[in-house]
Amino acid sequence: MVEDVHVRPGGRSARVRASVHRAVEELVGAESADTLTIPAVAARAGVHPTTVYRRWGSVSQLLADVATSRFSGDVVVPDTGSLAGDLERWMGDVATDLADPDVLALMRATIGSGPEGGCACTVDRHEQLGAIIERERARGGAAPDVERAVDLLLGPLYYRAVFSSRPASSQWARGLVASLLADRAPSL
Amino acid sequence: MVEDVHVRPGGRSARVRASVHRAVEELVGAESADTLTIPAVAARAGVHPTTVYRRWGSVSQLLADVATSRFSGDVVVPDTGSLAGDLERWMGDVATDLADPDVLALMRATIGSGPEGGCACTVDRHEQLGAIIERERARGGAAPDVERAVDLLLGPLYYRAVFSSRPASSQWARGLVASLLADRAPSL
DNA sequence: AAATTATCGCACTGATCGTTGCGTTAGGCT
DNA sequence: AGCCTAACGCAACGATCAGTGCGATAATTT
Repeated sequence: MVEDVHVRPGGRSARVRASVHRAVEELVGAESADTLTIPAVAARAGVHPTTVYRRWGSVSQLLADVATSRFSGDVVVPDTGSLAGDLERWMGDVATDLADPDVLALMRATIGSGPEGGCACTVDRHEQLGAIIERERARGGAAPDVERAVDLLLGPLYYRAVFSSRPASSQWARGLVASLLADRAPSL
Repeated sequence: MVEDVHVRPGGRSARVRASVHRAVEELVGAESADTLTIPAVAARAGVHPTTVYRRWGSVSQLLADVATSRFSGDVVVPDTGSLAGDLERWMGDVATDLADPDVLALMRATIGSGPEGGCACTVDRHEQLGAIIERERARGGAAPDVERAVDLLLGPLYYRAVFSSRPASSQWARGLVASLLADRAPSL
């Protein structure tokens, strides 16, 4: 237990972190996966490699940190008045995000960095989806369970993003909502 | 055009390729992604690093080759007499394959190696699914189109494999077939 | 069986990675 | 404003990666 150690996350530390994160996002989008190294990130961020080694330890840990930061944030879920409207709006936004080549590059690099890589990319999306479904329930409406919604909405969307060479359109993504809402198969 | 160059894929070349592929599969399953390097693979395979550099060039290209080889093969699709039966059997097999930690590790490494990494992992599954659907059509039955089947069957399955820390059960995977066959939403 | 030459291994070299000790800078507390 | 010390940078070093020229092995053809 190191509760008497006082970290200093302000000022220079915060600037270092921001520039390192930006450097990672720029490098994964611009170059081959093989070239993402700590010295390359440090050079691009304008900091010393030792600083990056000491702070993050390895490319895997750095990518997990960047992905967690990039793929999360304040939950801004739409409120159109209906579950279908909310989900369609949200799916369109997620699809637009996943159509960005730089976002996809960061995601691939993070997945490749280890077993927890994929989770780091989607944890926030699960929370957002849960919030949408919770709101519909609060409105008194019937809503599928979150797990089923993740499977039938995020499943096909992220599959196309990672496993195919053609990104999904927002229109196609919104169309998945109809499948989910029509889904009557037992959820195992 | 190098049509007068005669490659020699037999004997020692074939043995080198097999041992390098096996080394890659063993290493991605046992160690961190950062440690998959050409010298490490060569040492494990019992060949010289130069051989691997000259044959495959980079870790990315090596992974693509290994994944394409590992995730493809003769299409053995089940024939239970009904589309539901065929799909349930096939989905159970795919889920069992994806529950293997070593398979998942190879898949993550291949995804992380570049934009075509994901495709290398699933191209054969698409062909198998197409064959199942084509057979149902040949039987005179109605079948969903392949794209929709990929979205609603492989989408959730591969999503869980890559983006969650809990692997899908064969039973759950088979349950997706009911969703697909009940799907009446317009396919965009 | 012999010839041709693709493929592999060895030795070597330059480049890069990854870590450590220690001094400098500056965040946060009093 | 001053103090304490976390965080950063620098220099150095050992380890490893990545690539090349050339000889050895062996796949394939004749």
